[in-house]
Amino acid sequence: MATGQDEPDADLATGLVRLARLVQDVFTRTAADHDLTAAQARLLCVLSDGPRTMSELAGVLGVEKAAMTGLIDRIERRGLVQRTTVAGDRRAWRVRLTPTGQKQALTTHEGIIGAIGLLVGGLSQAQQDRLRQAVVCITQDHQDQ
Amino acid sequence: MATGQDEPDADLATGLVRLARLVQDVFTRTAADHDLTAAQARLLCVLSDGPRTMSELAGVLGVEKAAMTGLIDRIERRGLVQRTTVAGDRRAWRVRLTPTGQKQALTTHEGIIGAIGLLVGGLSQAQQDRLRQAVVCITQDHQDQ
DNA sequence: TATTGTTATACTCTATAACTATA
DNA sequence: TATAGTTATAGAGTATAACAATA
Repeated sequence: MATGQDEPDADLATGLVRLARLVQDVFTRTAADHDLTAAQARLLCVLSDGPRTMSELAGVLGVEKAAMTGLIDRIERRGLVQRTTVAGDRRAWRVRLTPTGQKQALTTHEGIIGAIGLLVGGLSQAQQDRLRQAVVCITQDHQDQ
Repeated sequence: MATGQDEPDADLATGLVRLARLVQDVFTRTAADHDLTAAQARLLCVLSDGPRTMSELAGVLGVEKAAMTGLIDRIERRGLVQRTTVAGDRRAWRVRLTPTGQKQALTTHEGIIGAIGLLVGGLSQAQQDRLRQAVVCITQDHQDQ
């Protein structure tokens, strides 16, 4: 009761926390259906837009460089990405999807988008449009943080 | 581009994934400001509504019993919750917030709701109302899964 | 027999600090 | 000196499997 969790029309902030968990759970479960952790699915999604260096990935994903090393080590061991050299900087690595990784990224992405889409299937088209607009407003106003 | 991440008016499912991450990041960061992990903040929030047995907590939080043992061990060591016996069933434990834990739960909850509230501050009141309605529809249609 | 909870084990994810190699 | 990345270490969170105590 201190959290207002019982009221069906709880405040917006509480609703957003619940929605975020619901979406995150669907994301994680669908990724698992494709033999990926949530962190791995996010990584493959970023790499779908093109190769990135370790530092770039750490920046985009919001984790430390050292955490990236482990993340890439594990997913590279499975053959989904590979480290390639960077011309002109022998310290750096460029990480790219392998052909297998590209297929995996695509099917996992489709699975996740499809599963999330089911969540909003009960809303009318007009409601979905308004929701989309609101979501765009919020995420654009607070890019990354 | 395969993910449509560049379009400002990306599809609703993609927007929801982004929103969920934004909300989750704010949740995690605010919990950390209060010296709690996200899992611990969630736990305290559930316990704000009253004591629960280990099995109940595992069910509500969607984790295995064995994971609950560790989660409760760590937070009990910090004095925020305590295990008490259950009259009539000597196998079971009832977990409750300590007075310290109650204060911690309250201030953390206020901090999180406040921080999430800032995310929607840019929307008009009418937009917020419509968003709240949509969020309630989605989360009620898919309680827990 | 079924249920409640713990222990043992293993893995992923993450952080911090110290380090190497290169710029 | 500064940057890119790795290694070492530690801890949280999670799962599975085996187990003890009790119902």
